[in-house]
Amino acid sequence: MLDPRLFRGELDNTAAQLARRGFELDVEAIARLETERKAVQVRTQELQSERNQRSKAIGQAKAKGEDVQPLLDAVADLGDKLKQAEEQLSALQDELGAILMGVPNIPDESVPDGKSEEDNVEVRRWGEPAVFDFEPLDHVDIGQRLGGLDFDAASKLTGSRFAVMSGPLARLHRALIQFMLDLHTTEHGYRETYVPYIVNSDSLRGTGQLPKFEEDLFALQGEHDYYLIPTAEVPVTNLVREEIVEAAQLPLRFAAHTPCFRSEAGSYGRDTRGMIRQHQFEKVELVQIVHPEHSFEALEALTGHAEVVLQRLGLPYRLMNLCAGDIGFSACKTYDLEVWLPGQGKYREISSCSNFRDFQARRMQARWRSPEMKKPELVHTVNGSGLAVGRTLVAILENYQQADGSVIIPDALHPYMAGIRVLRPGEV
RNA sequence: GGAGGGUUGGCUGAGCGGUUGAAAGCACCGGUCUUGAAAACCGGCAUGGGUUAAUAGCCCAUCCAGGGUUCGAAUCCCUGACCCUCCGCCA
Repeated sequence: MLDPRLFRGELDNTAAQLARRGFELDVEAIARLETERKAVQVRTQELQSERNQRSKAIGQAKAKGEDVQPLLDAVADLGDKLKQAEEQLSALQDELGAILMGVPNIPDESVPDGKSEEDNVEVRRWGEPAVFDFEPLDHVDIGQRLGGLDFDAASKLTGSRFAVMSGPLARLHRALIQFMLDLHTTEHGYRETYVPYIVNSDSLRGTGQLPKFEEDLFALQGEHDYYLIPTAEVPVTNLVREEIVEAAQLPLRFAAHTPCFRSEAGSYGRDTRGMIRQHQFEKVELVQIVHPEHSFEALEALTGHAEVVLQRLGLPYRLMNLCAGDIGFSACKTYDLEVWLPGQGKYREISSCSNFRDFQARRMQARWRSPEMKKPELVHTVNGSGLAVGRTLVAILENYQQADGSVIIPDALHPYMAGIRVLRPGEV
């Protein structure tokens, strides 16, 4: 959520900055509602003030044993007027609030102009895509030859966009999770965190998935308004919702492995093959709760932590600075890490690292106590995938494939693979 | 699933329907004292919003949430959420 004060003092400027990301702010409607709100609020508060004074006078008169009937008569019609004003005010505030909750974050200055992913700017590359002396397969075909990757079984169990893994391949998948968590907790200073995979709507509002993106979520049936998490960002970031963190505790750094559940509504026909886009996938998420002045440094650092995973696994990638039209609703700046996939002959997103500034913090009322300031201030939140596990598995299969259909396990995963160094067809 | 108890400021914890936005303690901030620190003493210290040049005043709201009763609600009534205890069930 943006600072509501931007809707008052800097409406046009705010609209201009939002236009950069293709969001059209209804300046006229907001200005009109604001003017009305102001008038109604002042009037409501005047009436409340009058009621308070008169009620106090009645109490004092009663204490002295005076006759209060004349005073009671004098306030007879105040109640109705006040009630009417209060209802009008709350309707206006609801309307403004609904608009405000649907407004995305303002892109940072360092975010390039642009409409779509075509306009994203490459920041750097790491690693050289391997040159194969045979036609590299994609992970579906590799999995087919190896065995242990079964989409048909998953579609029988559930439906499309799920996968069943088994044997050494399933172990490799698990090894990736352990490797990533170990790396971030022992070398990058994150605290391992286990969280619920089901959250309530307040949490989803806090990080920005609700109210606007309900269709992307799996909602649970039943008496509670519960949802499956689309990312660990939701439960982990909401740890500080309605909390005041002491200055000395900042920054907070959390690393969590969770499954993620996404309805993928609106992505019909895209990435239907393989496990690039699934309804259920594992991810190791990095979340930082930071001092407002340090969020951009934190974004750089966190992105670097995600990059280390790719480097240790020897997977070539590039870092993209997303353009204003391509960054997510809550983010003010986002870096995507794109891993090289020989089977597709393209770089594909494997991590997305964003700075949200105070956008999520304001929705969550997540604050910190500054020694200099009397009042608690909003923290900044930063997060990123470190990494998406399923896509990392895909990248390993495709980058480490051999002509005979086997796949070499990168050294960094050896401690987790119980002696398996190579996945071979028939042995998997 | 059954039966009880609870939810008050950063924390602990008082609060008769009427100057209670809220006692007290802790924590924190400032000061006195001290070579310095501690202790002691003095003072300050909730959050959100409106108005405003103002982080000054003034005003409004907020004691889990939402309704209700009342001139007036932290206090009374209803509904819900969450927490705790006991019983039952259960990995």
